Amino acid sequence: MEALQREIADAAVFEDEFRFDPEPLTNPLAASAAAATAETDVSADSATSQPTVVGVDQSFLTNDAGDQDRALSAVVAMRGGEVVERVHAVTDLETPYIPGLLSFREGGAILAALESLAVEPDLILFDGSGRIHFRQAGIATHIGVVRDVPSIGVAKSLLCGRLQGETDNLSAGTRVAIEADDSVDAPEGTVLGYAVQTRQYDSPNRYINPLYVSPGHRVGPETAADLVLGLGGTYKLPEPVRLADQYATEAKHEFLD
DNA sequence: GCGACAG
DNA sequence: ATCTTGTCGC
Repeated sequence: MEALQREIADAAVFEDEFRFDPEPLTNPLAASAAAATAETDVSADSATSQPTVVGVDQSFLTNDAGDQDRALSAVVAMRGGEVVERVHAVTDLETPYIPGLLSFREGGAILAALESLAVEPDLILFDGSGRIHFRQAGIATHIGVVRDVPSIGVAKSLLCGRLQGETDNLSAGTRVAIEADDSVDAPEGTVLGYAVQTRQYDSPNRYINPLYVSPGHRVGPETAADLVLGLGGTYKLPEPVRLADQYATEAKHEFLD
């Protein structure tokens, strides 16, 4: 498995190499301008239209014995701020959770769900790391390379790497670089991603933890951070991922029949 | 042996 | 990931 991850990492592109225009997603003004255009100009073609951004998240189902035996992957596709499609898939679990090998546990369900998706993703956001991984092949990188689709890893906690500064009480919109340390299969100092503060309390006493954003495939670290900030809504997680998260728990309960 | 560890 | 009430603060 580790050998496969090294191959995945070798095939991965940790720099911008996507076709869509990131402006409408990164710049609020461009976004509203594009939205206005979309409403009034029915002839907007694919070159002008918003990219399809997909959020992916998993939940788990338990058997009669109470053990987690199946993974449910929820996929939510959005365009211009609107949900255009939602699909989910359930597959049997074969691997236990082992830090660094998450893609082998959840990858099957994710790929199954993505295959049933009708729209073509321009960008996929995953709940988990991308390049911030011992062998630079977190789940976002793994799936991104397998599907050869631009992808970004959005994790709620740090797997490895060294923060280049304090992340306590960062202001919303700011970031702190995360560099490779000796636990990572990359030259020391390589920028693996960023701790990104998408939301923050207006005033003191308590603070919100940042998200750990890293390139999955065909997206550079700075752009990955920019996109996560641009795709943010009212919550801490970028909207596509938050909705996938919500759908994962929702579909899980519907499964009780 | 010790420490660290996405979801 | 998952199990869950109350509770602190704006």
